[in-house]
Parts: sequence; structure tokens; C-alpha cells
Amino acid sequence: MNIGEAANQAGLSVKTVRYYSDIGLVSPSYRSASGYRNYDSTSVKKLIFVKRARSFDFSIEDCRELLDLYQDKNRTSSNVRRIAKEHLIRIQKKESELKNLRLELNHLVKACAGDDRPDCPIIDYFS
Amino acid sequence: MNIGEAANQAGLSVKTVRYYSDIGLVSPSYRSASGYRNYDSTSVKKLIFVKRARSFDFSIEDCRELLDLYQDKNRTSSNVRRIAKEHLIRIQKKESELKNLRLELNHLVKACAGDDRPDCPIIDYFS
DNA sequence: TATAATCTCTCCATCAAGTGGAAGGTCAAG
DNA sequence: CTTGACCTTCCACTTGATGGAGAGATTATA
Repeated sequence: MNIGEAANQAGLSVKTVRYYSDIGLVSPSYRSASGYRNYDSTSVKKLIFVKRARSFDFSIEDCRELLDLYQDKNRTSSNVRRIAKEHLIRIQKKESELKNLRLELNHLVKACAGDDRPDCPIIDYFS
Repeated sequence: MNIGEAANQAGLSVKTVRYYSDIGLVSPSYRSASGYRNYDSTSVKKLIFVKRARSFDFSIEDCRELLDLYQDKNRTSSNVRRIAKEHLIRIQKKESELKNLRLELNHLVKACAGDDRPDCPIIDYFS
């Protein structure tokens, strides 16, 4: 199938699928004589795999590794787990950073009158 | 003072201060005959203000608005509060997205044996 | 068969918020 | 006078796409 149909089946935009092709993440199974990318069911499955992994915020490079493992019938689950756990730790870290920001900012917003006067604890805090 | 000293006082890199100058966020008070940027205490205060606002993940454009309000003695705190609250909502949204990711990913990581066998619920989930 | 519509191609630019480096100018000290 | 530290501009790179231009390919309709 052409790129449009493949993108459709994977729930990705044509642009994105072309991008994944460009960076060698998911290559089309072959090119037609006129240069059209052609995707078979295997490559569409890879696109879907990447879409799901990306929805977990795995980086493209992580996706590359995960895709390799996905295709490797001799993989060890420890390798997969390591990648996922490292990512989990990044997410936890980010989440806690955001939580701190949220608490502090919430505090400031609550302390601000939000009226016509210039006095503002938010401005004060940044000054 | 020159850019190096200003960057130092603000706790920013020279590159970043130059970047802020380039995009017109915080301009040096003047340029020397040889083109050196010169920062006075007012512009350094602005740099510090931006640094703090950025540490709350406010975008450069938000910083621009906040900086305008910071300098406007006739500002209304409602304007500041609006910007901060919109940002707070973005942060809350992001935090809850991350929480969902974290819970799901944690679930998958826990379900994965992480041994020598190829069977892996993480891979399965993405397939 | 002609043509219009749709699809696809490559190439280039853009986003945020800087960071890194090259090539070169400036300034103070020794 | 030269060394070293500091400064300048300009360009490229980062992430993960997305938008558009201009052109070729394919398909549908008249």
C-alpha cells in the first residue's frame, strides 16, 4: 500500500510516516518504479508499534531500540525492561519537578489578588 | 558591566544572555564603541527576573509579557494573575498526563520479568 | 484521449530555547 | 609586543515533527 493508506492504518500523518522513513526508523518495504513508498503489513505493524511507544513519550532513539528488540526473536526481556525502567525514572523525575512547580505556582496565584492594583506577589517573587 | 559579569550576576550563561539580547527580551543598556554589550543594574535585574520566570517554565513570550508588567508601575495584578493561572493550568495538565504515563508504564515494568527469555508484556503492549 | 483531482515526491523552512564552535576583534597585564 | 581572557557575529545542531512550494504520478471523470 502507498504511504497514505499506511499512515491511515497506523493513525499517523503522512508527513510523520515520511519522516520515520527519512530517519530510517520504519522503512517502506520497497519503492515503486516512480519512487512511491510501499508499505506491507509488517511495516505497518512497525508504524503502529512506534506510535504506541511514542505515546509513552519514548524518544525516537528508544523506539529504535525497542523496535529492534520487537523484531528480535532471541531478545531478552531484561533489555526491554531496562529501557522502559530508565524511561520510567525520567518520567517520575519530570513529574515530581512539575509537582513542585505546580505547588509553588499555585501558592503564588492564590496569593495574588488579581484586581486593578499593581501590587503582586508573583511579580515580587520574580524580582 | 560587560556581558560576562552580567551573566554571572544573573546566574545565566553568556550565550543565553546574548540570546536574550538577540531576541529583544533583555537588551543591554548600551553598546560600547567596539560593540561590546553593556549591562547596568536595571538590565541585570531584568535578567534575574527572566531567570526566575524561566525556572517556572514560563515561555519566553510569557516572560516578555511578565517583564512588561514588571516594568509597568500602572499594571494591574489581574493581568499577572491571568498569565500565571494559564500557565498553572498547563502545568497541571502536563502533570496529570505524566502521572497517567507513569502509572501505566510502572505497571508494564512490574509485569516484565526482566530475565533471559524473550516474552515481554511491554513489547506485547506495543504490538 | 484530455483533463482535473488526488496522491506522492523531494527540498527547504519553521517551531523552542538555547548550545557549540569557528573566525576574528578588543582589552589589560607583563 | 605578545599572551590570554573576553567579546563579536554567523552558522549549525538539538527534538520530533509540521507546513509549504514545485513538480511528477496515478486515478477518475468527461
